[in-house]
Formats: sequence, structure tokens, C-alpha cells
Amino acid sequence: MTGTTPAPSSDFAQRLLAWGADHGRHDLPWQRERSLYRVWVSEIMLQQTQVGTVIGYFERFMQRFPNLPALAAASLDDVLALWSGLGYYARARNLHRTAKICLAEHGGDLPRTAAGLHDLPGIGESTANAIIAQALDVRAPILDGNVKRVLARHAAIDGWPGQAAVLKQLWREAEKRTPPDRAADYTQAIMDLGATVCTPRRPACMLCPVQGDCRGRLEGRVEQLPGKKPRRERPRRSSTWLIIQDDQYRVLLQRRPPSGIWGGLWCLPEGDDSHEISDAAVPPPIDHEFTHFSLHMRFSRAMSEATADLVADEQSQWFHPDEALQAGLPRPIRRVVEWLADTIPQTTKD
DNA sequence: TAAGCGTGGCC
DNA sequence: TGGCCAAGCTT
Repeated sequence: MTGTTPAPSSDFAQRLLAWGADHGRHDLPWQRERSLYRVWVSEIMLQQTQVGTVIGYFERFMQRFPNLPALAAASLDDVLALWSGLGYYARARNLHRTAKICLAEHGGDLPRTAAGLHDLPGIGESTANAIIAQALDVRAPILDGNVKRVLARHAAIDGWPGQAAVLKQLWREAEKRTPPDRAADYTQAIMDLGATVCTPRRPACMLCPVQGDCRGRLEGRVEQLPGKKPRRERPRRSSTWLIIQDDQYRVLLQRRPPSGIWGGLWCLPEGDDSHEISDAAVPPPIDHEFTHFSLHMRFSRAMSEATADLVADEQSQWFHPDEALQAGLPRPIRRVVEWLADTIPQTTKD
């Protein structure tokens, strides 16, 4: 060693590890009682979702499904009920599928290799590596949104990470910088740095342990990195949803098809203008924003006599509003059902 | 390669 | 307010 040439990859990791010990997060629920199962569930919940949102869902999920066999034995309905409100429901469907596959083909356990995990539904390369790094302390580079941002800035990699060439460069950096040991600590540290210091807006570079050789900072363009996704306009759609109630105020809900938006969740039937409308009060319309479109939702009362086809549908079921709130409902439908629960006349006193 | 897939928070 | 972003994967 000449002593004059820095060893960026190794030193980068060492500085991150030292920073993480003092400033990283060490008390997240999935960091306690660490197991493949708990880390797997947490990683799926955390896809495109922030830590603060996930914690409550994770705790309830673990309470109800403490281990993989419990999850595999559950109905998809029960799994979706606990996922209700968290979004990207394909994650819940894949989680359930994976649990069943592991029970049938892996003796009730998750595979202990990245390749084995990657073969399962809902687990991509970064998630597979994150799971073995966090749960088994095995060296495996990850490349989630936090790491992409940290590396794009530190190595000054231009372009949007959705482009294959940019992604390849980022993977190369991730691979190069991942240290041989302390996989779990390093993985947590680099994600924590991205989440708390190297943030998308107004990064706290003065607090950053790797600011000294951060190329993005040296070139004065930290906030321009990584490159932004090309923007395209969000279509606006509108739809009418039918509120059909029986004489006990039970509401008719319909299970949505297993794929597509809100797949497998319980919804009001989508209506057209052909149904007879009653004059009972309806909830106010809801504007719901998705990533890829805006939805204006209007609500309309229909009589069950006028909708015999819907009532007879095998995917339809009557729910008392309080029961419906226990089911897997999309966010805006949950709001409507809460409104229905509040508008039931109180005929008894106790 | 690009589009589809939720929801909440932030400014 | 609307645009952007978040521990991405699937088709």
C-alpha cells in the first residue's frame, strides 16, 4: 500500500457502518426477533412504501400471522383484510401465494439463498438480496430507491435509474461498495442514510459521513441526481358506484377480479345509468389519486330489485357495514362504508 | 422497454 | 393546489 491512493469502496463502507452505529435505526419492529419470515414480510410491505406507514400494518400482520404456516393456512380474504389501505395489493396476493408455495415445496420455510427467494412471486433481485442480508447477515448488494439515490449522487451517475444502462451502472457501484462482512449493518446503514440524510429534497450533506468524496456534491449538483423519471400526464376518469342496501341496511359488495386495480378487494358494484335510482342520501363524491390516473367517484343508490343480476353474482355478498369494515376494502370504499355505518338509524338504546 | 399497480406526506 | 416521491415487481 502506498498510502496515497484512497480505497473508496472499502472506506465508503467503513464510514457508513460507523455512521449507522450512531445514527441508524436499530429499533424497527422487523429488526427485533429477526427471522427470514419477519424480514420477508417487512421487505414486501416496504416496497414503494415508507417506514412510518408500514409499522402499524406490520405489527397487526405479525399478530395475526406469526409465522409462515399461519399465513399459508389463511384465506386470501383474511390477508387482504390486513393489507387494506396499504396499497399495491398484488404484494399481498404474492405474499400469500409465496407462503403456500413454501409450505408445499420448501418444507414450510423460505429458501435461504437469494436465487431461491428470487424465484418466488413478488421477490425481485433487490428484495431477495435485502432479505438474506438482513435476516442471515449474508453479503448481498441491494438497490432500492434509497441506495439508488445515495449511489447516483456519490458516484455522480447521470440519468434516470429506470433506464437499463443507468441501472446497470448503479448495480456495479452497489456491488463494488458492499463490504465482505456485516451485511445486515451495512444494508441498514445505507438505507438509513438515504432515508434520513441523503433525502430527495434538501439533503443534509453536512451530516453525511461520505460527503468528502461525494462527486455529486463536489460538482454542486446533488439535488439534480438521480435523474428524474420522464413525466407523462395523468388521465382523468370518472365512474359511478352503486350503493345497494337491504332492509337490514346490509350493503352489497362485489369481489373484484384477481388482477388489475384493487384486485381481489371488496368494492361497491360499478354502475351505469340503467339502474333505478332511489332517493336515499348518498355520500359526497370522492376524488381519488392513483400514481397513473385520477378517478372521480360518484355514488348512486340502486334498488336490489333493479339489480338482480348483481345480487345473484357469485362474487357478490351482503355485508353489514360494521362487518364490511373488517374486510379488504380499497381506501375510498372504506370511507363510503364508514359513512354508511354512521348513517344507520339508531333504533335501540342500551 | 413501458405501463400497470395504492396510498400518504410534503411543499 | 398538484406534482413528486417512497425499502419495486410483474407483464
